[in-house]
Amino acid sequence: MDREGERSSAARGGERAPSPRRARLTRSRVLDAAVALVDRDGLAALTMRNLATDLGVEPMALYRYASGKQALLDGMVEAFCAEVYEGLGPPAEGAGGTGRDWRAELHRVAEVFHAVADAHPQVVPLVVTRPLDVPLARRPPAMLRLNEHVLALLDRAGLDDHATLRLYRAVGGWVLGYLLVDRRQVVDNPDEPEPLLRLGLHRLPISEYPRLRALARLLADHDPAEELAAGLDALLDGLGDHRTDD
Amino acid sequence: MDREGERSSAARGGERAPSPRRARLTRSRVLDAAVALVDRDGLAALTMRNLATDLGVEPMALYRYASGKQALLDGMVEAFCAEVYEGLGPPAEGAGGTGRDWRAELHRVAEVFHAVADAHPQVVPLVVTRPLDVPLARRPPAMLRLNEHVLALLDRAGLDDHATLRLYRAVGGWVLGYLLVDRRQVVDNPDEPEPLLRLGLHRLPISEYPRLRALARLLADHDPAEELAAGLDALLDGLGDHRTDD
DNA sequence: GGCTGTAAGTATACAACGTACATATCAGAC
DNA sequence: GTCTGATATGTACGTTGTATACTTACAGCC
Repeated sequence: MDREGERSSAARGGERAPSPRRARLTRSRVLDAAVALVDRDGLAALTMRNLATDLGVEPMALYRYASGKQALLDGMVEAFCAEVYEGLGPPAEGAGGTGRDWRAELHRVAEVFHAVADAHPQVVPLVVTRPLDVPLARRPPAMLRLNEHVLALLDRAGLDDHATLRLYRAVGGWVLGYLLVDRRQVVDNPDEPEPLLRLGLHRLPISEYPRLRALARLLADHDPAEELAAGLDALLDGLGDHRTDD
Repeated sequence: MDREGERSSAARGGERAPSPRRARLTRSRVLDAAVALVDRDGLAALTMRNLATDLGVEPMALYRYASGKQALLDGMVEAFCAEVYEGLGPPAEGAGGTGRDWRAELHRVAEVFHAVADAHPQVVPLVVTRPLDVPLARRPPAMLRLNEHVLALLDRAGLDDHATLRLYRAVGGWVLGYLLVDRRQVVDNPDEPEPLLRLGLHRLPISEYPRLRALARLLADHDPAEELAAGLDALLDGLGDHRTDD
């Protein structure tokens, strides 16, 4: 799809597999395999060698599609964002400015983002962490397109630039932050039937952490999608009518 | 904390120097050194060997104070949280229930958190990431005490348990999320005088990212503390009076 | 003093990792 | 066929985390 798709020689009638043994390597094949590997075995298991074996290839072959391990990690963020972007489906702004549903669209972006995070929980650390190191203009296109999309939606609110960016940062922060908090491990020993031991609450002295101990068992008992949406609305409402007294 | 001048006992050869006595190692000395190292040289430079040399010690000595590298990273989060907690100063709830300033206290927590993040930017990835892997009950005491403190503050709002936890997650998410978004790299080439090149905007085709390009130069132009506070208020206002129709 | 048990730090060694560099293999244009 | 560039392999090296075994420092007792 992008400028570097695979070369299609399909126009010819004889579609002979390019290689009888294995399909040619591709950047997206490498990245997808990396995500799959991490989904399966965790981030720590992502080594060049493991990834290479998964692809039936020697480790050094990967360096043609990602210039190093760091670049590979960035590539996984790219794959993640691409999945979000595609998950959004048709641009939906379709024919000429359906003016007022920008808020619903924003909610959809947040929803899909969290859904993809659900599909690839182990990739989340990368998604939240890598943009701290790579400057805006060098982020993967998929991520930039997502950003642009959000800005386009906010544009329909008819705010001035500063207010728009204010909301932009708020939306991004909330989506990422809620993702992080909602995904924190609360269960200590999953096989334990007794809730108190399952959560490991015996480690929390009642005298020091009374409320934490009392509420911990309720921590996971909520509707993430609803809460995500409610927070988003709260931010849009509360920050939308900012006083420009600066 | 014990602070003692350390000397490298470089002189060998059978001479017994009168004062080659190094300060004893300590868990907090190790963790502080780790944070200092990362602040100075970045996360990638944090190796057991580098840390050991900084402390004037052999690498294996560290394993008595942190059972491995992962544990060391967790320890740094611990140090971070401790710094936040101490930065809060006196408990301030002082004499018997000063009822209504819980919101102001919450704002202070958020403020201090961000201030500490400012002091140790390179530790932030760990702070947001580690809790995804370590279950609640195994988190460092400093972090738990912070959590307990926030819960205690929210308690004063007089909500039921579900609403309290709702706000609890929202506050945590917002503080972390805004931290992340606000700290994302936007500058590409810091030494470039021309803003367009400094941000690397020439990499963003106008046709594909019109708004991103137009607004990027304003992205860093805002008051983080004010925005953090405003978002916090928006969430507290918008989520405080939820309808319990679940 | 000297002896001794325990904690603190050292010394050595090793498997696994990322990756530089040189080589082999293959698809298509001539 | 041969040539040529892109693609994948093979080998090798320096670093990393850490297991294991050893040495030193010191407290308490005689």
